Amino acid sequence: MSTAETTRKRTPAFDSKRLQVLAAAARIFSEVGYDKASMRRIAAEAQVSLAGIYHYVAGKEELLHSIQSHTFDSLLRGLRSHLAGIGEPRQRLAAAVRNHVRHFGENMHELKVCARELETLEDQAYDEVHQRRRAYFEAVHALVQELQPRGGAAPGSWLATANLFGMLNWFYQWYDPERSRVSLDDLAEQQTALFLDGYVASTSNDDDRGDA
Amino acid sequence: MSTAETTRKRTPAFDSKRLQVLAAAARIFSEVGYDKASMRRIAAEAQVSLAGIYHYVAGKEELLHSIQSHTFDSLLRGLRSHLAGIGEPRQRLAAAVRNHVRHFGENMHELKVCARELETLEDQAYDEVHQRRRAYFEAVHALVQELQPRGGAAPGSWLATANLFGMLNWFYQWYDPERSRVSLDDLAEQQTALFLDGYVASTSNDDDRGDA
DNA sequence: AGCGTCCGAACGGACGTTCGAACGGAGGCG
DNA sequence: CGCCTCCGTTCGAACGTCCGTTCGGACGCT
Repeated sequence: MSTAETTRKRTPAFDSKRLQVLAAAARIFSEVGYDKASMRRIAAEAQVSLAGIYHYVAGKEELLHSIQSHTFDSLLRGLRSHLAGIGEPRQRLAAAVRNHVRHFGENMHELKVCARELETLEDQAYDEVHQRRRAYFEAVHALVQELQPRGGAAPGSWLATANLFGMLNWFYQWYDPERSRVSLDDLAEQQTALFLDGYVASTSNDDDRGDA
Repeated sequence: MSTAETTRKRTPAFDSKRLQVLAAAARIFSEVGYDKASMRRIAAEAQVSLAGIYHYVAGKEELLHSIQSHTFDSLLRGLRSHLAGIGEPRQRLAAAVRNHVRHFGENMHELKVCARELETLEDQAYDEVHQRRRAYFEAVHALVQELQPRGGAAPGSWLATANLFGMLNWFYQWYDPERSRVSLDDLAEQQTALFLDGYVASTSNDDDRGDA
C-alpha cells in the first residue's frame, strides 16, 4: 500500500528536499545501475543522512518509480505541446523526435534510467509505469501511422515504431554532451531523416523533399 | 592475474560442464540482470553446488566476461562468413543484419546480456570486451560506408551505424519468439529496408527486391 | 509541550568467495 | 589380483562484507 503516495506533507522545503533526493538517485542510478546504487550513496550525495532519506521516500523502489513515472509523463506532455499547430505528418514526426532528444539533453540521467531499468520494477509499480510508457509509445505510433498515404494501418508501422524507439533509446550509449559538436536539434533532424527516408537518401542530398 | 585464463584443464567432461555453467549464467543474467543474479542460483540451475562452480570459473566476473567475449567473437565470425561472395553494398548490409538477427534468434540470452551489461565489467575485462565490440562495430560501419556512392566517408555514417545498432539491440525489448508470426529472416529484411530506404519507401511497395 | 525534521546505531539477511574434507576412478607396486 | 596412493572433482559450512530498512531519541521551531 501507498507505493506511489508518500506525498502527504506539502511544505516547499519538504518538496525541494524530496526533489534533491530524486535527482541524486537518478544521477546514481544512471551511473551504476539500480542494483549497484546504494541508499547510503544516494543519501550522501543528496546531503541527507541514511535514515533521513526515509522521511522523503518510502524506499528504494519508490525512488525508481517516481523517476520513471515523472519522466514518461514529462515526455508525453512535451510531445503534446510540441505537436500543437503542426499538421503535416513528416513535420509532426520531426517534432516528436525533437521533443524526445531535447528531453534527453535536459534530463539525461532520468532518460537513461528509463531506458535501462524498464524491467526492474515489479507488480503494481511496474504496471503503473508500463501504462505511461505504453501511452507514450502509442502517441508516437500514431504519428508513424499518419505517415502512410493510405488511410488504413500499415502492417509494419508497429515494427517501425519499435525501431524508432530503439534508435532513440540507444542514444545514451554513445552520446556525450561534452564532446558533441552538433546541437541536439541537429541530431534530432538527422535521426528523423534517417527514419523517414533511409540512410542513402538522407545523406546523399540535403535539399528539399516536399512532394510525392 | 588469470582474469581470462582458467582454461588449463582440457578433458571433454570438464569443458562440457563449463559450458553448462556458462549457459545457465547467460540465461539468468538475461532474465534478472547481472547484479541480481546470484552464484547460488546459477549453480543450482547448472546442476552444480555453489562451491563446485568455482572449479569451472574464477568468479562471477569471469562468467560475464566469457559470455560477452564469446558472443562478440561469434558475431564477427558469422559476419565475415555471411559476407563471403557478396559484392553489392546493399546486399552486404542485408547479410550483416541477417547475421545479427539470426544470432539473436539462436543465442537470445547471450545477445541480451551483451546489450544490457555493456558497462558492467571494469578495467581490463571491460577493455578486452570493448575491443571485440569495437571490431564488430567497425566491420558494420565499413559496410554502411560502402553504401555511399562517393568514395569519401559520409559525415553521417557513424551516426547511422550507431542508430542501426540501436535498432538491432532494442530487439530484445519487444521480440518474443513464441508469439512472433514472422520469421527472423523476414524481420531482418524489414529492418534492412527501413534502414536503407526509410519508413515510407520501405512500406509503400512490397514488390520486387529479391533478385539482382 | 508538541510536532516536523534529522540521524547514529543497529538488525537481519543476502551476497561472493574460501576452506578443508570427502569421494572415486586411474595407475603403480608387491 | 589386492592394495594403496594420487589427483581431479565435489560440496557442506562458514567468513566477512555490504545492503535496505528500522528504531529510539535528539534537535529546533511554534
